[in-house]
Amino acid sequence: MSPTSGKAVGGRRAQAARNDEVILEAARAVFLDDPKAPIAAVAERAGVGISALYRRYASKEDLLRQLCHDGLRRYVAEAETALAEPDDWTAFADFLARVVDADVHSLTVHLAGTFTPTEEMGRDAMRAGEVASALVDRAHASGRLRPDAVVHDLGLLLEACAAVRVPDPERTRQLRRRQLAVLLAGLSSVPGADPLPGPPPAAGEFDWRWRRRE
Amino acid sequence: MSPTSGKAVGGRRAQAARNDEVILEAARAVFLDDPKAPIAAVAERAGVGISALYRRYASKEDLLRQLCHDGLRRYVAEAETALAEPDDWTAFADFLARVVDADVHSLTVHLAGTFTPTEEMGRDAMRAGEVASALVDRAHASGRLRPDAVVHDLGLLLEACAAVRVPDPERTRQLRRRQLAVLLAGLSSVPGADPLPGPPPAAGEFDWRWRRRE
DNA sequence: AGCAGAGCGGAACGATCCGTTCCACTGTTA
DNA sequence: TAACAGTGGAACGGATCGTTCCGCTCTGCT
Repeated sequence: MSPTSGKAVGGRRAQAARNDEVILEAARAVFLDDPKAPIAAVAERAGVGISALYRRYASKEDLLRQLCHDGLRRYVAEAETALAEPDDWTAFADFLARVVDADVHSLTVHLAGTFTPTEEMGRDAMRAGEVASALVDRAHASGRLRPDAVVHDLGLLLEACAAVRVPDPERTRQLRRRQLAVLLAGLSSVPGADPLPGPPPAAGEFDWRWRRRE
Repeated sequence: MSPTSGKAVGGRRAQAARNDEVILEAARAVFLDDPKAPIAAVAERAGVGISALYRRYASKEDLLRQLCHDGLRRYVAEAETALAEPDDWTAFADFLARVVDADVHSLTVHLAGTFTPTEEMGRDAMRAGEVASALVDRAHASGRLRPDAVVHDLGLLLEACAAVRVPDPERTRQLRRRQLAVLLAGLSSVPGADPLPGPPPAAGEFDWRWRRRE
């Protein structure tokens, strides 16, 4: 904890270690704002040169993959946290709120197709599907989730919230929360409500972004 | 109506007239799918050469402006049609369904910033705001729209539906209808429901895409 | 019949843009 | 003080894309 523990704080090593964080944070901010942003934009935002980036990541694709994988892990982590919440509906709603706030969807889905995924990502994605299903099952069990809602409606919901975007990040968060509130109200059980139309979203329908461009 | 009225159907003039339509349709399809698509993609989709495009539009910006303006006019036209519907809530819901089906939002908002708007577009945009307000007012009057919903919530709603996109257009339409159903359910009056959070979306908050890039 | 030109296809051009490499420089560490 | 990890940023090469231009075709008119 002491600031003088280890090597000097102002030292080259420490600076490099700090840059690790700064660069990742800058990359997250930049690619969240524009998934096709040039790498130079990340360097500029981080206040470092391009070399500092290429020392850490072999290529742009590498950086994007890392970012996306982090987002995926965050998703799973939030879901597991939610599973610990005793109230079924609260677990469901709070999970969505946290995932929307963290903009996990932009980190994962919107970055898809820009890199070839690793096997570990495939496993994590599968795990993500499992925990999401568990949360939806519990929400159904609580009786507060309308019976015709399915797991993959979450994909639509997250896409809808991620689509809300204004220049100011804090305002974006507020508007997304509002959008989420409307969607959750719409997904709540109401006796005698019309059923949701159309074949519900199915398993493979949102994977198309991941398929390799030809 | 007779196929031999005017000049020959197979004539050069007729072919050119037909190309007008084909090109516009192709442009709509292509830019709907990818707002940043190259102009060559439009020509390819239309099955014509690039010259056929440049004979009709002075530049890409011109074509985009035309497309966007068409979308705006469509929006106003659908709204005016809806105003003729006697039932307040049906007018509101059907209007949204038609606008979502036509993907008007992708034609207008998503193309913004790629061209400098004309004054006439400004006037049409204002008109669009007016008719939308009228529809929302009537929906409020019907008592079926939750009291804390405001006109600019429509912006969020349309953005949410436009964000749903899968490779197959017909399936996209189905999923958007489902999304719209959830959102409309969420915007319906339910006695004792929690109020929507945060400051509601306001007038100028979605105009930022239109502001000139510096 | 014959010609002027509208309409067109698509190669070529020039302007960006962007990922990546490379080299000179700096402060640190041993 | 010598070696070097870490860095900034110019420069390179490839790709993309809007636009222009030239040669061809076929029509509509005389």
